[in-house]
Amino acid sequence: MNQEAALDSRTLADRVFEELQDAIVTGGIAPGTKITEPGLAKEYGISRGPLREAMRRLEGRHLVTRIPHVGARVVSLSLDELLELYEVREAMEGMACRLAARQMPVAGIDSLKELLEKHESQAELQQNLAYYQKEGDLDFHYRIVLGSGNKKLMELLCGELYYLVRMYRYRFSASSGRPKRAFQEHYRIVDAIEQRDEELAEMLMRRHIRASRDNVEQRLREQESLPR
Amino acid sequence: MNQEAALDSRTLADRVFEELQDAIVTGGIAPGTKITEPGLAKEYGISRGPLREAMRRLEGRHLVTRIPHVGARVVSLSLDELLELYEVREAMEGMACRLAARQMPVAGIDSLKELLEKHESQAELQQNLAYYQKEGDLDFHYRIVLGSGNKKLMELLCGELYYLVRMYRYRFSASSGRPKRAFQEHYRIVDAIEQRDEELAEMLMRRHIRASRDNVEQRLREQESLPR
DNA sequence: CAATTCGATATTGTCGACAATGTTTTGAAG
DNA sequence: CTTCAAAACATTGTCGACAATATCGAATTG
Repeated sequence: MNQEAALDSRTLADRVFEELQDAIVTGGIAPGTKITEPGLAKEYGISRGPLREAMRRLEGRHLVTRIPHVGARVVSLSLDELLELYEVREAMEGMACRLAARQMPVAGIDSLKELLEKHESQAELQQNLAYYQKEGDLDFHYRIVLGSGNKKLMELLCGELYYLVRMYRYRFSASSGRPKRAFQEHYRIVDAIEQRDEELAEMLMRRHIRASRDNVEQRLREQESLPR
Repeated sequence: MNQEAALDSRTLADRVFEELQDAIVTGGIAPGTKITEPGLAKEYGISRGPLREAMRRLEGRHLVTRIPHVGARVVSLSLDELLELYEVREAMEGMACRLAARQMPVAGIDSLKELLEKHESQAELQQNLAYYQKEGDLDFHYRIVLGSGNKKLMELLCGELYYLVRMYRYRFSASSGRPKRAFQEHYRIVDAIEQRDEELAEMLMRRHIRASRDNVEQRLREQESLPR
């Protein structure tokens, strides 16, 4: 199916792993889809060996669930599980924000402020807030986690949870029907970090994520009761 | 080398995965060890295929690190990384404790109290606090995470982080040179949960883990400067 | 004698084939 | 027509072989 990008130092399994991950996250493969080894192997033009390894890695990232001797399906979060994800994010990103306030280098804080300004100006001229905000918001959170200096936190948030977050941002493009307020919250968070106020920084980040969670819950609950 | 437990519905790869994980966690394979596929395959009496899959899953759990075309090593945490782990635990278990206070079933709380009493009586008669407390403490934390009702939290804490925690409890049996105080803290936490005081429950759990962290840091820093 | 290059060796990466297990279809009986 | 059983099919699990790459050692050269 795809042919380009043939010469690559990485392993076949590595590349297929990333391609599959991307396909799952961006919706190319719908949640709940049953995926079979011969099928994918033929589609990606490789043997079953590397493909199996890629699938095991996906399994490790909880993007596919596997039942021995039966098969594997792309993960599909229920609304409740999605909300659980927000609770985990609240806890971990709250801590990340506290640590960022404690020790994030000034250069990083400045670049964060620049990012926010860029977001705001872009948001003003182009009205397409919804899609833009998607990656913009994630960028913001990404940088703060980075600024925490805690590698384990980065590993878990950026390496595992954010893929799920992005996956469901693509699926129902909810999560940002409140761009204006989200911007304000971002600003206040950066302020707290700049003033090295750990307590406040953590609290604001937690509120920010909780608000986002509540927003998602409200939207999806009504979307859940209407189609009847 | 081992031969028993031959008939098992699980897959070869599944079993080797668990055996390897156990060997790594309990110290049977020392941190930093380079592990090779032919070596392990011969040791466990299986082919390289299933073994590779087991290793990929270990890689997913961050128990081994792999470099393409070079090889894999058992993970080895530095002191700083170990302390980072405590920060992650503080965040996530704090949230777990809050959720447990919000919605843990009364039956679960009662059984928690029983567990504490059992711990205390055992601790009083047998003086071997160190080893005992190891698993006892983990049991306690395990149950609270379970009581949070958040599956993602359980997945991350029980399915990934706790293996690392156990690993380093085996290695240097630090982490509990303060059994008496730890017991008290456990009791207060359960009290807060029973009274459905979310705020207090989270705060006490976070303090508890931070105290444990500080204890480890102090012990290991002196152990780090002496061997000179 | 040190440094470098080249070759030998070992390990990882990939593949196709076969065995074991689940699933589906087909057909016969009630 | 429904239900159950057996056989045909598809998929997963396991294996050994071969190719590609990296590591180690030895020989050669400055």
